[in-house]
Amino acid sequence: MTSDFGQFCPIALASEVLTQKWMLLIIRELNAGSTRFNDIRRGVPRISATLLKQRLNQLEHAGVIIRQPHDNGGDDYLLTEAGRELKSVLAPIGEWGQRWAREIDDGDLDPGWLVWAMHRRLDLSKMPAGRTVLEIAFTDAPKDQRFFWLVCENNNVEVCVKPTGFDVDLRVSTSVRIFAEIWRGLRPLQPEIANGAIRLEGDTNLMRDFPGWLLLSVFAKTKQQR
Amino acid sequence: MTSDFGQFCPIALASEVLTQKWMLLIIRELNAGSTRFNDIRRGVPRISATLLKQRLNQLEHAGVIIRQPHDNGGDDYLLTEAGRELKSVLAPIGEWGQRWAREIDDGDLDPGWLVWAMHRRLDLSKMPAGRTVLEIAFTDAPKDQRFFWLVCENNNVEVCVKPTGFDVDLRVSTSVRIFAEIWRGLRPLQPEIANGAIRLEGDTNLMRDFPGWLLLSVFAKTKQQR
DNA sequence: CGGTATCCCCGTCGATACTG
DNA sequence: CAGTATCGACGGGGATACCG
Repeated sequence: MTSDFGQFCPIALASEVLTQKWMLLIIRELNAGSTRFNDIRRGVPRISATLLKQRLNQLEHAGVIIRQPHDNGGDDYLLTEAGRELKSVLAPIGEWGQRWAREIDDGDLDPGWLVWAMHRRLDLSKMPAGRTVLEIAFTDAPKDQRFFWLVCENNNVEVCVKPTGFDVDLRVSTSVRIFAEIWRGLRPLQPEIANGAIRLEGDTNLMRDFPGWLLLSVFAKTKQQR
Repeated sequence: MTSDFGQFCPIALASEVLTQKWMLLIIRELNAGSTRFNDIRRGVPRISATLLKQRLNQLEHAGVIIRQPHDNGGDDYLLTEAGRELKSVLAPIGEWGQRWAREIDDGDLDPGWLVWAMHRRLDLSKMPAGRTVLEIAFTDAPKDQRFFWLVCENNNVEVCVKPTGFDVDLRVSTSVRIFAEIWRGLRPLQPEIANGAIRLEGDTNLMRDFPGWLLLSVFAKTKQQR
């Protein structure tokens, strides 16, 4: 799709790049900090490798990113100034989506994506110093997507899909749907802990401070309108 | 394309609607004031009737517009609050396009579209009272797109592709490329009048005030960066 | 004017397998 | 890990004709 709208309106020209399938989500990942091929994929899990590479090439061609060879093979994909300025495009789109977009259905509830989103929204400054290991257990997810682990240390959070070998400091058990609705800001967190829809087990301080360091979606504070 | 990105991120949900082909341009037209099927088409001339209708249906389904039966047949397509809020999405996309999008080529230089864009960007308060008829002559356009007429009166501007029957008050002759570059804010207007790249003939006051009432693109003041 | 109906092509994309 | 190559299916959408 999408090229040659036959007009030189800046919105049309920008659309040639931005409205390609998956493009905004890739740009969102880049602006969230991902630079590596497979990191981007974790934020956009349903895209194929072929297509992601093609989109990255288009972004490079459009001057949104540059490639930089990486030691361990592959490239780093780094935003240019033009790419960083796309934050000002993503923000209002997300706000609008939060206010007006359709309700979500079960097909949108990807547990892995939710954990990947979480890993960028933990306030490490409000967590204990040193290493903290979280286990997320989605009670209603298929077996291979039921458990995830977040290893937090040194201003860095790693997402694992297998046990880490470290002791778990806090286990969070919940259904994907409930947690997603909290994540989106559609329901408050505290009552769901109180009524047991979210179960916390482990370190007492971590449990107590959980609502403090779990930052939720960037758009959680924007009120839904429909 | 575009549905089911498999995640409930608001940017993904908004993308399902907004990144459909032609969609942003249709929304731009609606937000510029068009409500009728063929008015929208004049702002998006390369879209087929079938596809435009399909997109309008999708916008209605997404709650961006509502349809209202019109006396002369067809419907008025009216923005909802959700639709009006998309202004906040269009603006940064246009700004980004103006700053960073590719250079335009000859295929983007649609004279009819340029005149249609112009008709929304005339400051009638700076034009004489009563009716003013402008003739635009694109010296380098194919015969059937060489002449256009703008009939300005009563806070309303009409675009015609055939002589109007009224006397012409001001004739503007220029190449599409030059006028497009001025329109986009890439070069100043006055020198091009002085050096004859834009030729004005007709009412002396209209000629003198031309740079005052020709408002140019909404994004003309945003400086290109590439 | 404001659409619908139909046909059909070509490009997009997913899936799978393979490589350095 | 970070891709590339190939292939085939599907469906988006252009073109054209028609209609109330």
